[in-house]
Amino acid sequence: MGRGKIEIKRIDNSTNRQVTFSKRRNGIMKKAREINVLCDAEVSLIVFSSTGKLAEFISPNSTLIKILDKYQTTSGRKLWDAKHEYLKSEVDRVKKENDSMQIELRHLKGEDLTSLNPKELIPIEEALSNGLSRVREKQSEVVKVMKKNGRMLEEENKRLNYILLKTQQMDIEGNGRELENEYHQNTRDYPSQMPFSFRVQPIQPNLQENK
Amino acid sequence: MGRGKIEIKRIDNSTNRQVTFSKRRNGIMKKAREINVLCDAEVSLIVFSSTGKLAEFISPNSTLIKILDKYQTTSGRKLWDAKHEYLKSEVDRVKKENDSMQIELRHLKGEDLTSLNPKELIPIEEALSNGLSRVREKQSEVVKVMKKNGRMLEEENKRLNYILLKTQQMDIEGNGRELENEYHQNTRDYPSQMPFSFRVQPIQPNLQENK
DNA sequence: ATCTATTAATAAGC
DNA sequence: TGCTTATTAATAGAT
Repeated sequence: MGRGKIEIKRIDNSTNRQVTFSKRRNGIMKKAREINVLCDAEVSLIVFSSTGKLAEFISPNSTLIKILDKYQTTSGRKLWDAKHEYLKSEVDRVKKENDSMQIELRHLKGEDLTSLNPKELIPIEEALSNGLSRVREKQSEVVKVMKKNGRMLEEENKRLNYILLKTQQMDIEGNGRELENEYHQNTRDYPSQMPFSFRVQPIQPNLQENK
Repeated sequence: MGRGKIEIKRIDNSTNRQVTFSKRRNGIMKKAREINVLCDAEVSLIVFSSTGKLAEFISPNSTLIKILDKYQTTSGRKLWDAKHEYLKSEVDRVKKENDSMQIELRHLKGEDLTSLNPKELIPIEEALSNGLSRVREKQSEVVKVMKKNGRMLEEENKRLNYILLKTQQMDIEGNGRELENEYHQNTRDYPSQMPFSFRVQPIQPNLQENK
């Protein structure tokens, strides 16, 4: 493709060689870009001129490292040294661990069960019901603590309030019946934040009946 | 350079793209060889098709590793170190993923719950009970299949036989109480293989009390 | 660099 | 894929 046909062999004339290099380097770089764009190909092109000048084309959506990585796995040829091999195997190992945990997690969440046979479902069910009972055990422990810390404090508080009120009212009126109403009103004004089952049960409201 | 001019943009038609790739791959490989020979250039050309197939041209008088070494020193870009760093970060990343999955798994198994506060226990409980109901749902599906495939049919068969027998005996004796015992004895001889929750609940045993 | 005659590459079709 | 051919693209050689 030029004024004359040329033989494909080293160009002796150095100037000529440089000129041809320059032209063809542009040409092949363009070709690299074109095949990358047209055909969605991943391309790495590195060219050194005979004078040592570097020219390169790397697919813009990739990196040289990624391409070389792929090159290694695809061609089987090793480019990196033992250290890298070790790190790679480490990545693979941990990824495998990851995968199996992911599968276990999925199964425990009730996903991807279709691939399992009935016998394989049993340990999963057991693990789940064990887990569930442990979690609920823990929750009830928590509840106990809440009960202790919360209920007692609240009750104590109310009792103190009641006693204070009672004392004050007794000082003024010496009347015991009204106190009772006030106490019950008081408790209604401060609803508990705890779940229903742990709400403070009203204190035996017949204390004064023993008087 | 063809029957028509084409725009340099991704070829949508997949077959066409493949054909063009094949042609242009040959073309660029030839160009690589030519610039290598004509201009005494050191060339590394690596191309992956969109389907992942590898094609390469490496200057025959060199090696990819040599070229990449030269690339690193000439461009100043670090390939080996960068690769090393990348792999290290990859290992870290995957290990972190691993750890969080491990923690999730432990929690689902009811382990290491002490570090959690009550609010954190709730989603775990929910996940467990969801998982459990899904697993049991799956198991009941399995049971349905079993039923279809014979086991249940067999039992049904026995029950029918029994009823037949009963009818025959009632015709003769007119006695209902004995039959009941016989039936229960019969069911006890064939323990279910199913988990507890799906065992057939005994039929209301106080029917005769209503008589 | 730029210009063009000429060859080379290749798009479309089979 | 492989072949054919019309057409475009690349480029050798000259300036």
